Amino acid sequence: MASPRRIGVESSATRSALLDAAEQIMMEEGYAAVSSRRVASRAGLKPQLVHYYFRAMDDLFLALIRRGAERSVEQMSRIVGSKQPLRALWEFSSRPEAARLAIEYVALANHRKAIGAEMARHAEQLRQLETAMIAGLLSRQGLAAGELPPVSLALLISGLSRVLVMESALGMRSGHAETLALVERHLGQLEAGRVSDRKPPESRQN
Amino acid sequence: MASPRRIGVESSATRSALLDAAEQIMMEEGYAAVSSRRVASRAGLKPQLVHYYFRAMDDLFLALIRRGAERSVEQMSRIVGSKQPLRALWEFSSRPEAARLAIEYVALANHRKAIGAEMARHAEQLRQLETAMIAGLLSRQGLAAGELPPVSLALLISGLSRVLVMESALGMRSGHAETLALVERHLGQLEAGRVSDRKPPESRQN
DNA sequence: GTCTATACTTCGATAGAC
DNA sequence: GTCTATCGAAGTATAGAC
Repeated sequence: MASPRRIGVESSATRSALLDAAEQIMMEEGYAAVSSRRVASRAGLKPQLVHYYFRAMDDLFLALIRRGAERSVEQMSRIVGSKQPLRALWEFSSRPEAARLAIEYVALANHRKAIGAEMARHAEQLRQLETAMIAGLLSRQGLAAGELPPVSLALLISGLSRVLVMESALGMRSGHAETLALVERHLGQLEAGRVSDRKPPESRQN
Repeated sequence: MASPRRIGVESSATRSALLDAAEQIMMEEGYAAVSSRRVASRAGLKPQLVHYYFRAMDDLFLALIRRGAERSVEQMSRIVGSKQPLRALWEFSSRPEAARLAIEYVALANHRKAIGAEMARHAEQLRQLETAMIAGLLSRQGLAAGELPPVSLALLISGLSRVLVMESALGMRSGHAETLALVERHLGQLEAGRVSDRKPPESRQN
């Protein structure tokens, strides 16, 4: 017998407008600035409408994450099928707006269980898509998975790009040029189909 | 002619207690939960004392960052002088509490200029210390800086460890074991004084 | 579906007594 | 250095009219 309150349908255009507004505020001023009043005002609506479409503010955040997740999966399938998928993946995770949003979500997820779980679910799904693509690419080049597990490369690409973008947002620059050049070189080698000639590790761990 | 208001001295024990409380709240519930009332209450003091020691809440955050920065630099100099500095560095940036705090600071810095600048200053200082240590270590092993710039390795170690901890906090696990093993292998090689036998890149870019 | 009206909470910040 | 008292702004959320 939880809640007798009315809730608006998902297909509503107003609901979409509220989500858009929330996303913008989150990007520009952080998750803490996403309040019913600010969201509504940015969308040119009354604050009470936020509560009509979302039972509580956390539901708004969840809806935002789900919408973003759907879009990411669409983009990821385009990336996986593209001509230079590694480069495309690198650029995809290097988009500054996405990285900004990601930081806010992670911070939010840090102390709201439900949001963290939703985020993790989504991120794992993306990583799985990336890993499958990379595994295909590496095996076509005869690079043993024992040396460079595809899932690690996926983690490395999305993680490192995110770190760089994050630091850039703070105004940090040291090491960026060098690291971008390094990444560029390795992506080139991997994508050109040339096989790395490092010798495999001689120890037997894992 | 700015502010006639009284401000407590830095050496005050009460001030320290307030900073401690703020740090705890930030870690447990995020920066948005760090309010004068909550901080004071956690420290067993009156909210007005927060305003006595910190003109505005942003000053409290800045003080928190500076205090953390001093501590980090102390720890970093111990790391740089330790027997296995790369491993020590990896473990240093893998501390979950530190990573949680870092996320909050970055999110905060994302939309508060002064805080972002302070963060960047501090992070650049740490990176410089790391880079100097790594440069010495690599050159003692005859690894050309052209192949793996020390600053990139510094970025890679601190960045990757942070990403892993961040994901762990969300409950993500995929790729972690593989990547930790990979890191373990490379740190071992680098620190054992063995020279990597990858051939240098044949192209001339950067 | 959107509005007015409203209840209640928490926030930052200051003035001034002790 | 710490207290009482107090301001005005902003927050979440609900009830009920239109």
